[in-house]
Amino acid sequence: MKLQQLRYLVEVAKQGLNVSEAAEALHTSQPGISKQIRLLEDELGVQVFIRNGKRVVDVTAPGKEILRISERILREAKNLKRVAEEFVNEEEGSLVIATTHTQARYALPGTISSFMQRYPGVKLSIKQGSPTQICEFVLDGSADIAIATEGIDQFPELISLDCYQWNRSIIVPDNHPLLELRRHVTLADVAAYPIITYDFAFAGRSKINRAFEAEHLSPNVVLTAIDTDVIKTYVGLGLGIGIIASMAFDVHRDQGLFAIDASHLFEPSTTHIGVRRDAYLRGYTFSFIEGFAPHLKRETVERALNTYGED
Amino acid sequence: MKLQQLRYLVEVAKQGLNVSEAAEALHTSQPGISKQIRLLEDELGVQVFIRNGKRVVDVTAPGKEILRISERILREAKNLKRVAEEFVNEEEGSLVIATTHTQARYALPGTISSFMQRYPGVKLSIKQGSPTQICEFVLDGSADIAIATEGIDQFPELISLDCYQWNRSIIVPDNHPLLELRRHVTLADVAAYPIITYDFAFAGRSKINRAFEAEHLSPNVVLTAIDTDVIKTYVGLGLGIGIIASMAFDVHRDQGLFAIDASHLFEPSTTHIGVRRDAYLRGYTFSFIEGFAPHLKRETVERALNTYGED
DNA sequence: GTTTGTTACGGCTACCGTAAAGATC
DNA sequence: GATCTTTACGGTAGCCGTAACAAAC
Repeated sequence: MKLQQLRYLVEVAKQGLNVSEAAEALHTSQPGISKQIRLLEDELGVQVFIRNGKRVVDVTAPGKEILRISERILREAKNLKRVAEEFVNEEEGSLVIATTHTQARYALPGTISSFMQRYPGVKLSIKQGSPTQICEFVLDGSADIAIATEGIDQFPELISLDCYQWNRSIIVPDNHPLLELRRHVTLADVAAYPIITYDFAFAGRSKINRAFEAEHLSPNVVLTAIDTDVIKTYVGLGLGIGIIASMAFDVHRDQGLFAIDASHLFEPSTTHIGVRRDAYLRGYTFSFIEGFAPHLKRETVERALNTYGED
Repeated sequence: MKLQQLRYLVEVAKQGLNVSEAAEALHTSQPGISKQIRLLEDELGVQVFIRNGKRVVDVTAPGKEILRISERILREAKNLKRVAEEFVNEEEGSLVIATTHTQARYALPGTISSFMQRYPGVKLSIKQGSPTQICEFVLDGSADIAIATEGIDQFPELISLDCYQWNRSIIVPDNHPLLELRRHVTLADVAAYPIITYDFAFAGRSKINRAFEAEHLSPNVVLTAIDTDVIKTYVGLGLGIGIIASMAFDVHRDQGLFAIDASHLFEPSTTHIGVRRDAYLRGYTFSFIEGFAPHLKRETVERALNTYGED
């Protein structure tokens, strides 16, 4: 049994049971893959793939188990390399952060820029996506950590670390009646106007829904956006009032708009960092996490990673 | 990076940093091992072992991490093979049970013999040892499951499954004064006589101590044994009275000795099965566990194995 | 007909084992 | 001097890639 044989297996499965594409993805030849898979199947005495004549059409029952374990082995092998890199040069490497628009645009810039100054040798990159997508990036290894408010706790393979709590604001155009009420605004007041807010899967939208439901109000949501900038644009156009994360409002930049604190109307949301349970994190990754959420010291995170008891 | 390179690493570490012994254990040549380790170190860019001139004397800091991960990888590779075997032939394979004297002699025989009838193709073997030893057997892969009353919960890498509860009996020779009291015997009565019981680490001995301590009694323990047969022998010789697991007394076989139920004196003990969290268990292993503890169905055990969320 | 997977074959890498030399205790 | 490890070297297995063939959509 060889590591590449496992790599071949996994890649074929990943490419939708297409050996040719797997070969391309791995920069090698189809026959090589076919042969090695055959050899492995012979060695194990079990077919992994079901072939219809010459075409791979499905995975056998044992194949599913085998693929699962193979993935784990390959992941650990990657960790091994990462450990080595860490010791060779603590200051160099790469860090891929998967996150949502709101985090990328409003929460992360400060942390990112000081991180880049501190670790100029680390190739930092950001992958933007929906909460579900970014979790999947972390799962399949194409990102190291996920940062989002929604979704992370839904993946048991990920550890979810609380970063910070935040509240919401109502944003309105100039001269809007709600500005008279200011802090005395109620949910009912809000529900009286057309509302523009986040898409269902994003930025704690579920908490907004819950708040209205609790008071049996049915708000008139006229537009759901993935990012705050879209919301602001349409609030500016007078389409309705916006409910956004407070941190996304900037008095200077957002001329013509006004924010009304709404922390008394909606329960606060918490932004989380998600990491694979079985990931090996580089030293600078711990440093990044601590930069973003100062209470998440290295030891705290390590302890969380090992919650299931094993060392 | 190759799997055998990892195997070499781990074996060298296991053999006390002796490359020659590792070579012997793996049925290969020393130079081969040396070279492959070098190659791996080159590839990773980190030394795993510290060499004093030509002698391997220690493991580097990264080496420790690397060894840990390597062990995990090799373990998973073994699991992979096991999965395959399972599907090739569900009825053949091996099962190694690590257990203590008391379990082997009094609790297991029934389960074992019906298991052997049901799975004649499975090579069953039993490794006897102290509670700590048997857990270590399971940890290092030389046994599949551990069965014991003590010790299993102290290893976080093992899942501990409750099997059954049992109580204790006092055994005395014929005409012993305690026989007058029978079920009305108290701890104070017991403490009045010299006592023979289990060694500290065995068979729930700690519960016995705790019971006496709770009543501020200091029993006169004149002999501590690892197994019940030794205890019985010396009780028969009149050295003192015995405190043993009730299941270890047999009216017919143990002529000349009498048992007094002591379930009201000591809290019951529970016997556990211990399994590595990351082990792949063969179908017949589940079957064995269920034979030993009928409430531990396959699904129950599988659920317990995946408590840390993954899978 | 096009896409896809297997068989056949040749080159070459690199792994393994033997033998000998160098270090350490 | 004995044990242990590395270097040197030759044989060989087996991996990879090209090319041709076979099957499936």
